Amino acid sequence: MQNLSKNQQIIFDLIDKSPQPLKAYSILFNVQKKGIKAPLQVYRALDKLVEIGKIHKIESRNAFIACQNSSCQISKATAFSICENCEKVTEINNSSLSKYLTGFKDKNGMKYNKYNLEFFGLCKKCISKKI
Amino acid sequence: MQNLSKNQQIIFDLIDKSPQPLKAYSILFNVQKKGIKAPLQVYRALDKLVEIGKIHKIESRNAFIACQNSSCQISKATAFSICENCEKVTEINNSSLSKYLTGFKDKNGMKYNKYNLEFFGLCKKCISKKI
DNA sequence: TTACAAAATGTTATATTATAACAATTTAAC
DNA sequence: GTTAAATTGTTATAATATAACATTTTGTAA
Repeated sequence: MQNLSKNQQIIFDLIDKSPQPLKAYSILFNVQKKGIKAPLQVYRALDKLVEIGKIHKIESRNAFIACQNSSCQISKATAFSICENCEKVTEINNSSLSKYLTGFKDKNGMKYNKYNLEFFGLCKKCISKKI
Repeated sequence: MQNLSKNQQIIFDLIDKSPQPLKAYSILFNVQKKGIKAPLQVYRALDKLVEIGKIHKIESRNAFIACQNSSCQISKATAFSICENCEKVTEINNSSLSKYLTGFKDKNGMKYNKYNLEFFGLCKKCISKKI
């Protein structure tokens, strides 16, 4: 795999070290000191990073998280758990789940080549805090 | 279940008779002749309709589709197939899938109360057109 | 049948998310 | 070294969504 460009690397590093997903304009704000001044510079890097599977977009949150899989393949089968209280997001890496979904065929005859699954609920911490 | 309010009914009817998901500002444009003039009026009705399960939001498209289940329960377990060529969206109503996902537990200890799944691919028509 | 609370509406302004269009520069492959 | 592809830089603007506040309608219970 090719190396990341300068902007891509800056933005990936920021996302990768963040404990929670980051939004595009929050990324922009955080990288302005590094010379990335315009939204498009951020969105272009994000697009590329998503394309090559280094990050994923959490669609329900319009936010981006680094891929947790060591392999970091192209993002064709993604699943996340999202805490509705603290907004913690975790990538689910479960082979039973991914086998089930990759092999899933509905009666509509569509050929699927990609899926994205988002689970919502309360994480352990928030459950124990009885929030 | 309570009846829909005037704005909610206007907007639901529009979405319900649309063959594809509608975006908020396209809805706004279409209901202006009925006196709904502001984005907020649309978004408030959409929020309510989603809340009571009459419509679903297709997160990856920022668009809204009427619930295909006759029951129209609260939207806690939704799955859709999306054609990446023609953008046709179909709600998947498959009890094996919903059982599997509703019962799914990951090692992270989270308690899920909701999920949303989006499959991407090519629909029958677009496959046969070899697009 | 009034009074009260909850829900819905109307309206203006603004925040947030994302892309168009065009020019210049850098990188990689030959 | 030349060239094509990718990346960057920049301005402007499109598309999606919410804040804040005032008013009206609806449901419900005294």
